[in-house]
Amino acid sequence: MPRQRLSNNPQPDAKRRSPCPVACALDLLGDKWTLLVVRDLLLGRSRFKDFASSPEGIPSNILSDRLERLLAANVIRQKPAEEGGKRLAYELTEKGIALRPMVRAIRDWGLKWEPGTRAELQPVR
Amino acid sequence: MPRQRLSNNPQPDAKRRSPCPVACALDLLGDKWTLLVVRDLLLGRSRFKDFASSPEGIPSNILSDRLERLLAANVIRQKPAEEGGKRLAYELTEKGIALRPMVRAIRDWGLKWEPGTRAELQPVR
DNA sequence: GTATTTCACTTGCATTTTGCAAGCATTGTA
DNA sequence: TACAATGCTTGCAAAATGCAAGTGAAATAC
Repeated sequence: MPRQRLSNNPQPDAKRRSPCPVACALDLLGDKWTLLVVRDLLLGRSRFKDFASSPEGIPSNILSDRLERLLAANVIRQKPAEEGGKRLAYELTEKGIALRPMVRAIRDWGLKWEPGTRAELQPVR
Repeated sequence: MPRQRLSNNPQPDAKRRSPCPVACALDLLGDKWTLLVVRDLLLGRSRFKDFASSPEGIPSNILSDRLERLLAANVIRQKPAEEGGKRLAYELTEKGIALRPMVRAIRDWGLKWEPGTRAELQPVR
């Protein structure tokens, strides 16, 4: 049997705090790490080691957990890292790509109001 | 002495995880509750009881903590709840009002991708 | 003026999440 | 075949969260 990778078992929607779209989005994305992974994906990074080596230093167990949750929510999917290779990489789904305006809004606010921040070498397109 | 209210002592910028504006914004806003308070403020709510009675049911100790952090970050400020009254309310500063595009982006994503969500009676203008 | 209720919190404590370090089985490379 | 890199998992201490129950000042009712 091939080694088990992070599973993608979409769960039925967990109980929501409210029908508010903001609250609902925050149930998935509202923490210190998840949107940094999305940021990395938007910047073109795709592999576990890439996310793990971002300057913020996400712990590997947290990264595993967040990838699992993003898979379950269909924000990302797995793909082979290279043609023919067996290693896996991650990419944004349409639902994930749709997060770009959100990440851009966060980036723009940070740039304007948090002194000393600067945009990535690769801007979030 | 008047009773002590939540203090507004802006701290020198804590150590940052990275100079990335997204990471920096998430250090302040990246959790399940903070942006819901901002949402309520954008919807015109201004008092502790208003935030506490939103449908998500934020625990009062968490609400206290989040108001304190937003005060310290100059995202909100205190004002008297009514003319002449001694009770306090909260309002967004310019820095806080600048969060509107971010909250709107989150709301729009939630509306589009999380089935069953619906916008507030009072839309986020 | 006094009693009562509301408001804006605080406190204590159990539960959950986070963070760090170490370990480990595959996969790729020399 | 050895060795290193990758993509995780595990164990555990520390921090954050969530719930319930206070608490004292301010507003309201009587």
